Amino acid sequence: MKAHLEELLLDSIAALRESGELAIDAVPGFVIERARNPMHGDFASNAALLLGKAVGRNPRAIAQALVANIKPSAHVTAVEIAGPGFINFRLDPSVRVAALCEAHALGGRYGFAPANSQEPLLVEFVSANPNGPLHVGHGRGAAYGASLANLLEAAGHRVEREYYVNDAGRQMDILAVSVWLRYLEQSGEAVRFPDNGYRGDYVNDIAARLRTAHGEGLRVAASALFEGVPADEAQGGDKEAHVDALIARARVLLGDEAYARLHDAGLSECIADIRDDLEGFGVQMDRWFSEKSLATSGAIDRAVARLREAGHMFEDGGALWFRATTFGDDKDRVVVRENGATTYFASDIAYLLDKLERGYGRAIYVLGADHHGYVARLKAAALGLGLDPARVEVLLVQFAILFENGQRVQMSTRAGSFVTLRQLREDVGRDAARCFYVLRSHEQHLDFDLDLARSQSNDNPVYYVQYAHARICALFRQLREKGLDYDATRGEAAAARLLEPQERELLDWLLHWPEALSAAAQGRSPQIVFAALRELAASFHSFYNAVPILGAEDELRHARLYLCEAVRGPLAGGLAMLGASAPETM
RNA sequence: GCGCCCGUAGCUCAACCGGAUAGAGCAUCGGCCUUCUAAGCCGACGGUUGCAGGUUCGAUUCCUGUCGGGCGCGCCA
Repeated sequence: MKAHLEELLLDSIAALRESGELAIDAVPGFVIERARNPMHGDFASNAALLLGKAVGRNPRAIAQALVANIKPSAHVTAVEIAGPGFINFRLDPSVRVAALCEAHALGGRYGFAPANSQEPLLVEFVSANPNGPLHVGHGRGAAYGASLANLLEAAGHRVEREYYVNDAGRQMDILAVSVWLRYLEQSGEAVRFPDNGYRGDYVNDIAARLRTAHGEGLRVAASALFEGVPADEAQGGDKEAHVDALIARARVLLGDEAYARLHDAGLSECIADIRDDLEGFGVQMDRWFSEKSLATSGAIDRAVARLREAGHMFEDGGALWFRATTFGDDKDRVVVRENGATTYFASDIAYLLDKLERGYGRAIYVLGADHHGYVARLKAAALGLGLDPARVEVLLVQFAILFENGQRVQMSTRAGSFVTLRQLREDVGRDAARCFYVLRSHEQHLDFDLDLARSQSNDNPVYYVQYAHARICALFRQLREKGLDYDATRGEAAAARLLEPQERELLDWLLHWPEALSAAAQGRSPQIVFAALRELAASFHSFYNAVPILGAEDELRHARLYLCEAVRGPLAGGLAMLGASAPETM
């Protein structure tokens, strides 16, 4: 509908330009917006105001000229000028009826763009280091990324969901050593656990399974293990040096092959756990992309060579640098260290190149807000590689803070006492967890109220929406029980009788649903979907309380039930998009 | 020190590339269940949009400064 009105205005502007009444070089980017005040009709545009500014003439006069040149449309009954020069449109009632029928016909897919009508996108999200279970901090990225991917799919993009597995770094070696030390403890060796090690219970679990699989095969004497290892932090030394020495000792004592087994056991168990956790959260990845594979496949070498050929690399202090400052980054970045090892950033460049060469229009990165320093670096890398930086889209998700009894819930990762995503899910349930995470804009700090998420009451917005859906389902159960009849064809035929204010409002929300979805997709804002769901549900609850449905006389009953069926679709579709269920009873 | 994000009702947040009277929920107060699920509905109260300037027909929105909060600035990953 917005597009139709925009076309009407653009045609009118074109006519005025042709006749010479309007001398402008370019048409300003005016908006068509839903009128907030019913007095202003259904839609309003500021086109005349902007044109007035562009040519330095009275906006109201321009509005008059515009209105005079607007072609008649079957969908518009009135075009009015108001205030400083707003153009207000009133829609023909048939427009609402048409939206109603479309919603009824399309159900949960109402408002969706045709599949694959837009450029393909890659959405990378979560990508937490696989060295332990996901915690509540990762939950927001997971919920946001998953909902966003669904939303973009609804907007007509082909979307692939990808998890970047950091399987190459030192963190993984620390995990391997942590597992090994727990394994040795369980074998009866007296070992001292490093200050920098991973202390969570899951480390013990992995160690126990390792013992089941390998028996005593990975055991060494504690005395041999600590030979030549410098003091740990608690012993007055340096914890990083201590753990690095332990990693080196483990390699020597176990040999490369056994060490690799240990390393892979930690990695694969953590990934399996994360995958399982995400599935329970309603998040399915299409691909788990290994960081290590970038080195083994030669992707890093290729990316570095490409930057070098383009003249963006230089050597300094024995290291190889990317001249990121050429492209707006605030400092140059090391790519290959003095010792020959590539940096994390080298992997990032190779991964970026790989993504964009795979044929996606854009690579979307969902990252924690603490990664904002990355943005300039990634864009610079894209430019250095000769790629359009607009194809790199970074969405930063601000932190979520858990609140319980009005108090902030403290989390400390090292101590292993953090709240895991799994615990949260079991506590408040998947539906509430998924929705609460995307209740606010991703760029807004989020206070996650555990008590509210748990509460099965009127103040829980998720239940509020689900309740509307359940009520509709209950109506159709009651219909059968009471032996009343309902026929969609008769309902559609009687749709023009839906004239109560609550009915009109409900029709309004159906009319606006597709716009809400496209606005949400465009703004990468699943919270807009939730807000629209809440409006739709509120509108339904009002309607439900205001008028009898099953008790109405025949034709009206058919019409109202038809309306209920049409509303059920977007409710279910919107909830599904956000990863929540649409229950038939509550 | 430099950079990014955020300051809107008592609380948590909206406000559609600058638009008409800044809106919801919670909390508080008052109504509505012998009839379709009260996990619901209807109403009231509540504002110097942190502060000071600027840009213009118009600013919560854009610019400058300032105060307050969060985060980031390694040849770490």
